[in-house]
Amino acid sequence: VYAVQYTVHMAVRNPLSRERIVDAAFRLLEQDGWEALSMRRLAQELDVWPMAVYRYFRDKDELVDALVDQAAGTMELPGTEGDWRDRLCDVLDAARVTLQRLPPELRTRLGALLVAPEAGLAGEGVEILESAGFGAEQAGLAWSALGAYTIGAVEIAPTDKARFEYGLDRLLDGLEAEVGAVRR
Amino acid sequence: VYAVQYTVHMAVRNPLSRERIVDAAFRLLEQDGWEALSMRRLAQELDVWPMAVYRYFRDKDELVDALVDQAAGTMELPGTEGDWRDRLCDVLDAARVTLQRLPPELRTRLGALLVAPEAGLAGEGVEILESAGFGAEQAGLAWSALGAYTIGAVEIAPTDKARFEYGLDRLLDGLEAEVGAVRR
DNA sequence: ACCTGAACACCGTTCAAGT
DNA sequence: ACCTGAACACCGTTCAAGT
Repeated sequence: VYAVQYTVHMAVRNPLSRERIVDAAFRLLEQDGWEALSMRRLAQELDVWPMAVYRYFRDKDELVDALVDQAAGTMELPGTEGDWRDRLCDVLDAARVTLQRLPPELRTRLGALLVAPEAGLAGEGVEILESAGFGAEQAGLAWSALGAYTIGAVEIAPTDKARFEYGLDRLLDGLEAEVGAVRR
Repeated sequence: VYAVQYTVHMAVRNPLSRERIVDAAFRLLEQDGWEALSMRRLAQELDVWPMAVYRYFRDKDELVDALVDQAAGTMELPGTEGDWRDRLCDVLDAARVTLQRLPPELRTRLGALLVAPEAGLAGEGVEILESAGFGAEQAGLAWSALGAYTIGAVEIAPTDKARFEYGLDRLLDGLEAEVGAVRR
């Protein structure tokens, strides 16, 4: 009886949830950066005692996983127009913009997701490469190369789009030459 | 008088130094990883009280800088044999091996150093590219692209050399085509 | 079911002393 | 000059309670 009443009471005034916690975490990250994201400050932000968050996330690592998933979800996959090169450029530039907004600690983890075949984010890229004439294995290798380049480019110069495009164009030239050679 | 005697005494039995501290830090990193590298555990490792390390490094960040510098110093720059592509492959593979050994937190920082024009590590790469026919500006762009690719490749698959070489070959193909076009 | 509160074993770093 | 020692303001997380 007490339990039910208390639950109703809390639900009315301020129900905690994974979503609210994740939102608060991103707010904290944007305002004060990675080092500000502690379980204790997060709880403070949510006007709750530190341990309340642990009902929703087993530990800090699980919370960070959720942040990475959320960031992966908001990664805009633009429409598929133009030839395979244009489409890859669009997809990779969207990835670049998303990665660029994250602190390095999350960037690394989202980057790994970007190329992991089982994570789903690689699917579209590999498809485009196969439509360009790459076999399944080559498409996987090519996507890894494109992903590696994108992740590294963000790492060394997060905001410099022209540099990014220069290297991407060279890499795509090399890939195009290879797929052309295979076709013949 | 006391000061002098004490100094002599310490110097004889166990003189602390930046070098000894850096060595102990790398030992800690290799054994127990990045999260084990705390100022307190480091002091324990050196059989000294926590604050003793602060005589040699202003704070933890300065110590980490020293670790990155040390890692940069041990980056083997192999002899310059073969054509420009072979030489770039050698230099970048050496970078890959060095980056691969570091925890992600140091990797990012060394990666930035690898492409920073003022850090010295970029010098050899840019030189090789210029010898291949790239102008100064293009050589800088090309080196950035190669560095970005290498850093990203380590990030997503630290130990997979074949993958690394596939993408590197494609990127070098693209760069070669460009320098060929400029020459003509 | 959900949150509180105290506690434990850690951090980096300051400051005032000690030899 | 170099190290000690206590202290401060933080961490993540466990555990036993509270409603």
